[in-house]
Amino acid sequence: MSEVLPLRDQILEISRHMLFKEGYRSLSMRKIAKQANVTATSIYLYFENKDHLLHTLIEESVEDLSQFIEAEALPQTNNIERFKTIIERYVEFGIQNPEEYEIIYKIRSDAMARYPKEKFRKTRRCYELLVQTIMDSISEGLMEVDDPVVAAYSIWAQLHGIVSVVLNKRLDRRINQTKFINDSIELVIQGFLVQKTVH
Amino acid sequence: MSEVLPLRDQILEISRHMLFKEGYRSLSMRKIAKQANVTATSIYLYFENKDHLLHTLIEESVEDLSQFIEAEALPQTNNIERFKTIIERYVEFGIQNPEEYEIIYKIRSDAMARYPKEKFRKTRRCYELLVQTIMDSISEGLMEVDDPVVAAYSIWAQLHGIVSVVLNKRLDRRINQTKFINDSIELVIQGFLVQKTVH
DNA sequence: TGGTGTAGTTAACACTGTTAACCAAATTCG
DNA sequence: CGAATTTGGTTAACAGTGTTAACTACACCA
Repeated sequence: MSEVLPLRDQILEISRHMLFKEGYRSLSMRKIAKQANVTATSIYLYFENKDHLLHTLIEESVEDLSQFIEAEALPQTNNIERFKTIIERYVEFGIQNPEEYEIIYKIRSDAMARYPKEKFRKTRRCYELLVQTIMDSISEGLMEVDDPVVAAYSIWAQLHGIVSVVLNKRLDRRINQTKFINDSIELVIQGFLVQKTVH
Repeated sequence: MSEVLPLRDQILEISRHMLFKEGYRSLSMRKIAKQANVTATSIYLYFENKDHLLHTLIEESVEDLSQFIEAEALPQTNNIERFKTIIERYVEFGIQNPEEYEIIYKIRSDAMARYPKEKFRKTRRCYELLVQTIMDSISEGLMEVDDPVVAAYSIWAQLHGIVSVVLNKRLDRRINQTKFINDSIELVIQGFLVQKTVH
């Protein structure tokens, strides 16, 4: 009954799954091929080499993440709302799509060295969106940060920390997961909102 | 004139250097061995396998990082000072010891899956120190965070983001590096200090 | 009917981590 | 001193890796 996918898509699907289940080190062209009932060399008909295959996986995942965020972080909404939405959706995506999310960050450090620069630019669409949102918030006096670019980068890093601790199940058993997520998000957001201080 | 190191130390030194220069993917036992004028199998006299070699590298680097931080973050100093010091020293270490720092974080995601849990505990000494510092600051009313464990993790993630953007030279050319570092640190710290708000 | 892509194959190369078996020099011990 | 054992390495081999070159069937189209 299951619709037969074109080989190229099969390869991607199998790779993504194997990558998540068995890790990067034990991912081999031959294993992927066997799983697809095909020879290893056939993969080279669709991907220049292993790196390109991985890059494609990253690209796909980043694209999905971007769309997932952009679908809710609409430009017409209030700036602070948009800011919060971006943050919440980012974490939500990571938690709900562990396979895709892990590909973005686990392979990255390794494959990224050989990741072509022009493609890298493309992967930063939602990053740019965050920068823009922060800048808009600043000009409305809702935030006070010295450099939006720096701030945006810090936020990604922080969010990534939150998501990975959950995905890696490194959370202390005494901590409730959803509470951890919500509190952390709150912490990130609060750090950026302007609070009028008494001097 | 150069003092000849024991083979085990030579291997570690060579590995660290090759890892940094050529990346993880192209690090092979045979290459390391050749560089040390020895056969690949000799490495197995000192390390059970490649994973154990990498784990040793991680352990060494984490130990150095811990000591670097602990040397300045003395328990008798003021809590907020200690908090700031930990953060500053972390970033300083990363910037000044890129080879060691990259080993901690670049290999981690890959080798960490097979990293034994009891060793992992050991690598968290300075993490525990940060948690303790935050808890102390809270009980003095200097901070207000819901969960110090979560907060500490968020800080590490954020700091890692800062260090990596500098090390990977992904910094926009218009941004001055030291300004970026100082501003980012300030941003992280400010996010955690209590500001009396007017309601 | 013949030619040209298309989608796959087989065979091979140069490399990888790792193991088993071996060897020679140094050290320990009776 | 001489024998036994440990130390610090070697060579040869295995199974698995990414990748390339050369080949084969098959569909399509003139």
